[in-house]
Amino acid sequence: MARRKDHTREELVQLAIQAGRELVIQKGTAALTARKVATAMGYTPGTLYNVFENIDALTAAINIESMQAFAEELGNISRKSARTEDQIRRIAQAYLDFHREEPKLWSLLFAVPIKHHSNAYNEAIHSIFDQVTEAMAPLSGSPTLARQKAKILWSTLHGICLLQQNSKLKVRENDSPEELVAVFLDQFLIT
Amino acid sequence: MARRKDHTREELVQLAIQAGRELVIQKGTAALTARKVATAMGYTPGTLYNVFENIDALTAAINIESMQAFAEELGNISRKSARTEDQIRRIAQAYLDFHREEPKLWSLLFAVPIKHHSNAYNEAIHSIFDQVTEAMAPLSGSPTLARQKAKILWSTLHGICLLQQNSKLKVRENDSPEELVAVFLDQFLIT
DNA sequence: ACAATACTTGAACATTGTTCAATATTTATT
DNA sequence: AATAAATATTGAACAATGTTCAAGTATTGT
Repeated sequence: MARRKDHTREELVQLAIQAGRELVIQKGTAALTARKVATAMGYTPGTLYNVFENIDALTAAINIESMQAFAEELGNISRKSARTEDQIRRIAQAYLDFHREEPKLWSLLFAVPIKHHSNAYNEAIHSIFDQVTEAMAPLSGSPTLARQKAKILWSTLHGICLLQQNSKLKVRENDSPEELVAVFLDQFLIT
Repeated sequence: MARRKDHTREELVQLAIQAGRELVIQKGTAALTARKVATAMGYTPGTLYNVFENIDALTAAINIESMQAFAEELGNISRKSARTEDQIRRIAQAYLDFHREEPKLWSLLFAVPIKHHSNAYNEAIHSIFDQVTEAMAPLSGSPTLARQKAKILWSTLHGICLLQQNSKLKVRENDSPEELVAVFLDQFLIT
């Protein structure tokens, strides 16, 4: 066996990402194993390791695509709405939507601690984060404060979704993420 | 080999929890394996499985102890400080302290999605959460709002620590959890 | 002393990430 | 066209994981 050249290297990369993504969506993050991905691609584990250094690198690649898609959605928001408060609320809603629609992909995005940020990874993060910071600017006295408030917003959204997913918000009563975010934003958006 | 009776069942439980806890503290959550725990206990994997149904059950047991310890700290806070704002700030600080002092135990606490909440697990959560809710009450118009704001506070603290730990707050500038929490609370504590 | 009971072991199974010598195919050279 | 070089692919192999359980051993009851 060798060099079937059915696919170029770049095609193999895409094939692996797509196969991995589908596995995660349908069977959860635990199903993202080298053999399962390789089988879904129509190859063997060796080939997968010829294309990605390890499973974490494949995870990162899938996550980068998720982030790029989300960054694009954020772009649409800033083009749609002029009012600052509107923008922030829409950003928050977009986050909640992503979490609700693709909970498994969302998990993959945050479950794995990234050791060596690749350039592509950093770029993807920044393309999201800069938009949130920009939206935050009119409500903040300084660029520093805008950046910090963007991080706070992000952390809160993240924390709410994570605790929700782990059934850790079903304390006393079950409050939905949407409700909690609404309560949070009502105070957070005061200038 | 059999029935050495060096330890009672309850002693074995404590032995496993202590061994597991030390492993996590010193080598991280990935070191919490059946064989490593068993070896550290001076037993074999089979014995560990005779005491805990599976590794997740041991994880839950370790986490329950962490939560109990934290709940106790919260108890001290409410006995110390009368002013509402003070109390919330101390609660937040206690959370940050726990995260800074025992980051690996903290990770274990949130890394694992709990499937079947045991009674003990729920009690531990409530003993923490009820105290936060109580502290939140004077700043909230209703019990419902107090509960929701407690969840928001909790989520934000959690999100900030998690993103910090995953190096996902080093965007543009590195903002410390303490700074971010301070900025958050300044607005969150307004009545 | 013997039987019953309970505890402990360690080998075994499936599955994981990962490596790499061997092999098969394509491309370059003669 | 034949041969050599380069490269892609495989699949077996390794160590480590969670988990199970028949077998064996120590304690307890009779």
